Amino acid sequence: MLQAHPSGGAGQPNHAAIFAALGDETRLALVAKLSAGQPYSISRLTEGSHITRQAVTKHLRVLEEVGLVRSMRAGRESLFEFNPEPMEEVKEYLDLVSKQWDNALSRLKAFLED
Amino acid sequence: MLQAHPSGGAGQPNHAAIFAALGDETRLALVAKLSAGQPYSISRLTEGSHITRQAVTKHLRVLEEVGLVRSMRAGRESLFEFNPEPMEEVKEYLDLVSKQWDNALSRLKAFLED
DNA sequence: CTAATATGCAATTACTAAGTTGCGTATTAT
DNA sequence: ATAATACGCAACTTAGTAATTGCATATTAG
Repeated sequence: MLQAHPSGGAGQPNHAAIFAALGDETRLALVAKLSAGQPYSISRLTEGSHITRQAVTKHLRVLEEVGLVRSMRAGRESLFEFNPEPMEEVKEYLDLVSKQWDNALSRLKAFLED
Repeated sequence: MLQAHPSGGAGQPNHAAIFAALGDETRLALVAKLSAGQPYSISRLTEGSHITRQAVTKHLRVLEEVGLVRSMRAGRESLFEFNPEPMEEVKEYLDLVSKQWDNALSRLKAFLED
């Protein structure tokens, strides 16, 4: 059977945690904005949002914990940039699940044609 | 900018909701089991689990709400089967994000080489 | 028919997450 | 130096989620 990764320290892919981080409209919007390439400060990311800076900050920390974004201090502001690795990680996982499903269908088809 | 889908009724892909449904170890395990092809009853899915049947039922309902599984009643048992469409949906979305990121890097590279 | 199996519904508990507010501190601009 | 900007920390409220328990109902097996 397809087995979920045991969850682990940094670098080890915790698929569920990554999905959970993406499972929020606000965070999904942040990822979309940051994946455009440019790093943004927290204030910048809060602009045009209906929620407070603190709320945005919390969401960014969630994204950072699973590695979807990285942050660096630049003077008085803290810049966030997108990091693609966790996303590739879950894409591979979803491909595995899809592949398992396709194989199952193929076997069923072969069985029925026999 | 990459814009999240406005969230909508059935069929309309609510990416965040699908990610949220996948963002739980238990549900991820259920999806993995069901993607092997065979439909399972709730009791069957509860077997070998540390949580109760009711808990499993609730997780299945969450998965069903975003369309990742479908259920049908068969006599006294209710069978759940995997449905790949929402998964394909989010895979496409992740590809879009990845592509946006890659394009951004390409532009940066081109700019630096100029 | 009766017992065992499989499920559904409802109430409850404990925990987590989203969001806010207030306040303090560091950094930059005038 | 002072004011404005950008941020971090902590307490708190509210709402949602995971999971349990108890009980009722439908279905199948003996």
